[in-house]
Amino acid sequence: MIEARHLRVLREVARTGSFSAAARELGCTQPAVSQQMKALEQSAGTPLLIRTGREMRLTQAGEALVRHAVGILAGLTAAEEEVAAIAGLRAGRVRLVSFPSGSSTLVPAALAAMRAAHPRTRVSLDEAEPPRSIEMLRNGDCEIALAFRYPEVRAAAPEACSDWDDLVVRPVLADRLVGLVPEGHRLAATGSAAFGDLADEPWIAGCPRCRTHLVEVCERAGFTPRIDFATDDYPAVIGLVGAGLGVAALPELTLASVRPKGARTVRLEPAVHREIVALTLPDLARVPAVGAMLDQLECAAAR
Amino acid sequence: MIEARHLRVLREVARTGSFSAAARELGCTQPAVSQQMKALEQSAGTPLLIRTGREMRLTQAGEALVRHAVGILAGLTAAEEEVAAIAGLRAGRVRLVSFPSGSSTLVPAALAAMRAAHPRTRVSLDEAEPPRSIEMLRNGDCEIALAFRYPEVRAAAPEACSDWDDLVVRPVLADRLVGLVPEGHRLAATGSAAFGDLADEPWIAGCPRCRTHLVEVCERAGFTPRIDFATDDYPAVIGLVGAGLGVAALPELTLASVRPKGARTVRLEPAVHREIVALTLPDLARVPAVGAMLDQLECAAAR
DNA sequence: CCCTACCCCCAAGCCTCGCTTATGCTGGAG
DNA sequence: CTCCAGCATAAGCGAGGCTTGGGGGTAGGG
Repeated sequence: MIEARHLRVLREVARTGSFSAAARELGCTQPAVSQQMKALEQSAGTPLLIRTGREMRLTQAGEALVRHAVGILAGLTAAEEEVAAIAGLRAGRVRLVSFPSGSSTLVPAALAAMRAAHPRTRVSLDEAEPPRSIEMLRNGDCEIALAFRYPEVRAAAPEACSDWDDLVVRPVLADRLVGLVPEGHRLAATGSAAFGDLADEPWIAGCPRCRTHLVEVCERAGFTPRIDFATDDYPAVIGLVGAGLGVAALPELTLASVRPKGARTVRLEPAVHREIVALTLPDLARVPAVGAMLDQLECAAAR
Repeated sequence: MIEARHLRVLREVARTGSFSAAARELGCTQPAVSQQMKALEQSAGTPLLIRTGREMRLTQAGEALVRHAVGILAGLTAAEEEVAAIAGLRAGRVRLVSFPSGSSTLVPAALAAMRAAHPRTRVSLDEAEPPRSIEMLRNGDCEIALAFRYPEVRAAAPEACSDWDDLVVRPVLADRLVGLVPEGHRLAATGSAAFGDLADEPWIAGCPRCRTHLVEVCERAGFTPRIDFATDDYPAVIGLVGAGLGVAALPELTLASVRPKGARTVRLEPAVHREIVALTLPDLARVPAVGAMLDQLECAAAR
């Protein structure tokens, strides 16, 4: 088995025409070069160098080996450079999958910051809800899945999130829920309310997991919400509230980029949060570009 | 520094999708594979493999490395094969330089035998007299120099051959000298003669070194030859003898492929030989094709 | 539901390999 | 003729790799 290290030395010996000179170039001692060349000739099965007192010449086999060595070593350094570029964030691609409402403010800010910090990296974005995004993560279709969870639900039913325990879960943002009531509602002017204050209102719920969470929180407040409408689409929720059809509890982030028409937000007490987390595989978390993107997500959320 | 051994393992892991399977393919244990991959990731500076419980996947850096590994390993095996072909006498070129009269019978026979034994090897032939052929050998212009020497001259003046002492000298043939006398000469019928019998004849000498030898041998026999003609060209010597201009002492080999016209050969006593030797450099002697050609020369001389 | 088989990681021990230092030898230059 | 540069060799040491043995986790089958 010919070793790349031997080829590197052979090429240097051929170039300089001397073991000592090659050793100096390679930063080692002359006997090291001598031994490597002996080992290479051993594994080649034929002499590669002709030791004539004056200069070091190549045999035909030596010439053949040097000829191949050029290409092999070039390929090797190309490989090292490409890997070093990925490791040094001068290249690399991260595929990010986010839940729909996360893509609006958090992800764009993080993407912009990532581009500013590491312009040569590429980040692609897809949208998928958590069960699907986790599957994509496990299937190798993405490196980071942005998802959310509700601490209250996790405490009440730990098995619902049990499929995350072999993932790296990076908390990104605690997204506080705010109440949304129609304009003119009795609570619209107060600016603050407890969940119990809305016990008799018709509710408009979000996605299935949000709905489960809403029920859980309301039951902790002592009532079971009457849910008249449920939709995955947050703008639709806002529209329904604005039409006076009920009240809702929405994460602040969903309201960051829109101005609800015909509805007012009220502070909800006690504070309840939707926890936005970035998920990845343990091995992927150690990939520089993935780690950098996680940092950027965390950083973007801090603002 | 990425090592070829690591790339080989990585490629196998990528192909089989498992450390254990790769270990079986490579004929080692699974921890060995595991350790090599850890070392490779260490030197790469980024994870290369994603350990998902079920299967082993590549990161982007891993994919890049495998992509390069294909070419690198292909180049490596190509290099190994080419060297192995040279070592295994399935390829290789030998440049042979012979003195002019050696090319007539010995060399053609050896070349034919070499082609028969190792058809894929190539032997080229050039002609040069010993001082020049030795220089070519030292300059790297040939691998084997066929030359001759006279033991009597070597004993009398060792410094004349002192520039061969760092060469490999392979005796090929002891080429006995025969006398050549004109037809009708008083010794032509006897078939045998001592040097002293020709003390009073005019002599025709060959090349300078042959001439020196002739003088040396004749002086040992008690006389100094009267040399009327000297020429490097053996056919010319034969012609001169045939014309009755003198006698000569010629190596048998020079008469092997010609029939002297107007001259007769006589056995010379005591036996005197021109020693034909093949010269090469110590390192070159270990090159298989060179060694084989030396063997073929020796073999051809035995017939 | 348990059990088995498979696969990976980890730790320890051993061994081999490669490097360095030191020394000897040879050839060429001043 | 002496000095210097270069290669080879031997000894010693340190590192690295491979193996064995054991543990944990997961998927598939009884």
